[in-house]
Amino acid sequence: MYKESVYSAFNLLMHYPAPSGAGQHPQPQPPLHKASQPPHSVPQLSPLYEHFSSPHPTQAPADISQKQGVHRPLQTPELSGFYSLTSGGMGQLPHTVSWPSPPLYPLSPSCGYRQHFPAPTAAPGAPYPRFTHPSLVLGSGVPGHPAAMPHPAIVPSSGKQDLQPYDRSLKTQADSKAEKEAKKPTIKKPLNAFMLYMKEMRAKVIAECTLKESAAINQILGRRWHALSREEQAKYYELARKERQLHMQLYPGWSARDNYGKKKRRSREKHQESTSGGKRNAFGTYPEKAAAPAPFLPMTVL
DNA sequence: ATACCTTTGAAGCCC
DNA sequence: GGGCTTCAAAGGTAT
Repeated sequence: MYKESVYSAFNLLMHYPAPSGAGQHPQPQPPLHKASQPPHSVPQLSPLYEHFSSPHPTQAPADISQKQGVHRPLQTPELSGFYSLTSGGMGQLPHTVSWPSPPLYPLSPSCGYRQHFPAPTAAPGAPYPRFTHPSLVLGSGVPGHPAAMPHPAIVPSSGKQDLQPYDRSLKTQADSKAEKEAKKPTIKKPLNAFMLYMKEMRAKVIAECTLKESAAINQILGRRWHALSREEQAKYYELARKERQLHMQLYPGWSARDNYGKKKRRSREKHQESTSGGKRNAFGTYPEKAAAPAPFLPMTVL
């Protein structure tokens, strides 16, 4: 089922408009060094989130992956719209051959999927109800602020159920310490520009494309992200910058390192396969990582 | 119950 | 400094 949905996403990707300026305007942000940028004041953030809106809650039609007779490729190709074939065995440098993927399905207006299943039922053009991005709402997590509430970066750790008193007596000091550690709320990393974009657009994509699986949705969002204009992306880079700034002010001693190793990996080797050296392509092999597009100076609002 | 998948970007680590 | 790794979100799927 999972793979089926990935195939669906593949179909969508095949027809989503190629990035207009792909490779021309990535927006690497200069790192926000703690030493160079001491927290002086809490940024005025609330207006920044005015633009966040959530999509109309549509009833999703039957999952497109369940449709019969839809030919699907073996694997999700790279977002570039190219198939890649990588060869090379142990001790060999991979040799990657890429060629344009054939258009398998006709385009649809929004997602590029074939129109042989129901389109989203929401009235087209219906205004999306606005909401304020929960992260960074002014006062959020700021002690003493009237609207003070836990910053979304803080999440209770998923500690196991409390032991009964009898069991507690059996615990060693080390156990107790470990438990205390586990109960400490985890401070999450601040969201980067793309994460903020995903958070905003996810529901819209779900409504438009009638997908549910996040992996498939994220592929679409990744492509759309590249299709955004420089100015549109800059908006999210700026939000992310503010997010990092606020995060730094709220948790001065926090480091991303604090959360390292908190996610247990089932098979480290397998994970490495999928993160370094590229993702599996349509043939289940690992193509070379696409060259990073040329950087550009992000619009900075100071 | 929890890791995996999938995306990009930021940050940490190692050489 | 460059390259690799980890983790942020999300929710269906796999283990």
